[in-house]
Amino acid sequence: MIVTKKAGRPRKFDYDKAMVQAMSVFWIKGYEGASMRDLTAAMGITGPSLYAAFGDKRDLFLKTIDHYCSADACTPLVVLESEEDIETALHGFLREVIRTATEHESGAKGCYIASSVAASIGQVDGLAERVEAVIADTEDRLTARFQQEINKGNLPPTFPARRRATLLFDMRQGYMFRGRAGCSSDRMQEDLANRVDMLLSI
Amino acid sequence: MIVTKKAGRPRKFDYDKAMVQAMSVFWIKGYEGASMRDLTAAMGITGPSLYAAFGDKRDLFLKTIDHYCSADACTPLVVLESEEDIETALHGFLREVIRTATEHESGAKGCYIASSVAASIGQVDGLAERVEAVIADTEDRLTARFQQEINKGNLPPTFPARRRATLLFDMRQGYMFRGRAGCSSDRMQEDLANRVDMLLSI
DNA sequence: CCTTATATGTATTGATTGTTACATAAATAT
DNA sequence: ATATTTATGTAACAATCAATACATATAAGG
Repeated sequence: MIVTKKAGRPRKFDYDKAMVQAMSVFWIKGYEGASMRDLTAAMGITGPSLYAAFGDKRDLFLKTIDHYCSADACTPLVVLESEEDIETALHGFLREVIRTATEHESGAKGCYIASSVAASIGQVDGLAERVEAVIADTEDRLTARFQQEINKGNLPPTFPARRRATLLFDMRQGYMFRGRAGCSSDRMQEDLANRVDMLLSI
Repeated sequence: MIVTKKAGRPRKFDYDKAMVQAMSVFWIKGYEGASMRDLTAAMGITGPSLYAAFGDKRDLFLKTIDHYCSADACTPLVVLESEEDIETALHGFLREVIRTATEHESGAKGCYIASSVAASIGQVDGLAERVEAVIADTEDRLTARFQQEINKGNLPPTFPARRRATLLFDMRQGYMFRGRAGCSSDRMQEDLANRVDMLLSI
């Protein structure tokens, strides 16, 4: 990768770090609840710097959504896909979901998309499409993992992979919602093994 | 019930109807996204009338939440509890969930609590407690219905009633989330029978 | 009739909203 | 060295925010 130095005064802040800080503010306060002053304070920059680097409030919001989808929301999926044994994989997926829902840095709880972004779907153009897309993408990856296991003969074809994927996705959303409401990680982990049993016994 | 007429000038608007209109605004725009002008316009009253009848913006918001929990969110539960055959009951419950998620009057989509209220949990005092309470109450009622069926011997004791209830609750949340994102009623109804099978076959 | 109590409409409050001029600072390009 | 380009900090913008003062209107109680 070639780093072509640009002309002009270099920016004093880290672009990605600032954007993650902005995401935390949106996550906790929502789009309308997050003021530009909240954002600049958390990002450690001034208003004009924010506008120059990220565009207006909506542009910044959309950037944080894309970041979440390709980073935070992805870690449970990576576990599911990288773990060979399906039971271990499902266990790891849900464990990671609960972790994300309860102990995200910055104190944000639940799923950024489901709890914060979804609230502004009617207000900000382009949100509904993104949310629907991330749902579809996630379900596709879940389906692929189940299909892979069915092909290997490790899962009964009682229910097609797509159905199992939808079920697992809903479990994810359930945990995320509970996490947003303040439900503790310990309490949610109580029935974790049982959920895995459900997914494998149908 | 004794209607004791109060002294003073009678109000010209319907209290409950105005509150439902306010709920629709909060539902679509979120708490911070809904301005007092949005609210008064939808409710058909002036600012001072709103404050006199409902208190400030937060008070009104909390009232709409209580209303939703005891009305809209309740209709699927009523179907589940009133229908005798468990398969028919589950089918009716989920059908009602999908209907609520997609075709609520006023154009609001999804679950008011999960999509709109949950976004403001960190901002408005008393929200987390209410959300956690309505989750617990709902799961209790779902559990009771499954337990009743287990007691009658119509369901295998493979999984305790509480587990099935949690699963059904998550399915509800999944449908609600998809509805918020714009997923159509028809598309969600495609796998409805399959979900019922899942709940009964585990 | 007069008092009391509650609701309404107008008009406005100070505070906060998102956004931007403007001048200055710090880098590369010629 | 000078020009060009980009970022920064201060300060301010019009617009909108939630909330209220005030005078008026309409009911019941005495």
